[in-house]
Amino acid sequence: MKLYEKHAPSCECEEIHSDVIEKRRVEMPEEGTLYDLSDFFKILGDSTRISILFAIDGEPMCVCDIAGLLGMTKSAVSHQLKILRQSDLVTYRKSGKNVYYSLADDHVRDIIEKALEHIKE
Amino acid sequence: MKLYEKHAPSCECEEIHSDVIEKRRVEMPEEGTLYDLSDFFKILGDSTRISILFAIDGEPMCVCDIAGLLGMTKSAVSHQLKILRQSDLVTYRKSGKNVYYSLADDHVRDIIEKALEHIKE
DNA sequence: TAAACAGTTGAACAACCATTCAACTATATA
DNA sequence: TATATAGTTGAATGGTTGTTCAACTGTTTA
Repeated sequence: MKLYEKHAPSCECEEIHSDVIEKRRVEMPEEGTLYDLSDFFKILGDSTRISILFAIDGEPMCVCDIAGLLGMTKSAVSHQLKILRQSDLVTYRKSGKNVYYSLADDHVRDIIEKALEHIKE
Repeated sequence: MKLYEKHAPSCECEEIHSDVIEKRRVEMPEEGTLYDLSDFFKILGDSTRISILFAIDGEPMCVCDIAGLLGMTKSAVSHQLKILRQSDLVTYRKSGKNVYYSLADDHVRDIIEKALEHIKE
């Protein structure tokens, strides 16, 4: 999908306020940024992944315990942990047979906290 | 999907650290909150919807102009606007044949701003 | 060495979702 | 009144994605 191209090819209608469109086009973030942004929110847009992030917040947890806490299989949890790893939202530390996961940084915590405030109105 | 039930029925493995699990279970947000949270992020997890939010940020825009700016059909934009409306992320004002959409409040702007900081590292 | 267990992974399947298309409503104008 | 245009909507479709299942790796212990 192409975003806000110069000559809007697939828009079947007339542009009513061309001046407004041009002004907004200049002020919009670049296309790649918009994709990065929506990809980031896509990661958080899953209840399993959100639950995992809350689970390991404050205390590192191994996969088995996360699975036990959430009532899910190790496999399902591991698949989601892989996505969280690839997005740099979590880090892990191996210890014997176990792998302990924790939050990568405080940035994500802030965003989730702000979102929590938003939905509680 | 049931989240973190008391006796973790579908976890096929042994809980290694029962004390940690119990502690986290108490501190976790309630199930409904986790769903609300992921549903909220799901809305933002689409590049079309994020683009629309940036488009109408600062200046209300009608559907036709948004479609022109994003290079999409009115129909596609209208479908996404409906979702944003139902989530109370946007408001609208009718004026003749046009419908002008704008951001519902500043809360969402803050969250997107924080996410922008996060991905720009 | 062999058995047991924690964790990962790829394929398959089902559910979900964004866009397209066509038909529709409503408003403005000739 | 008739026409043109802005916007909405429901159904259909194609792509995406989360979970399951089975097989696998690696570490510990008997």
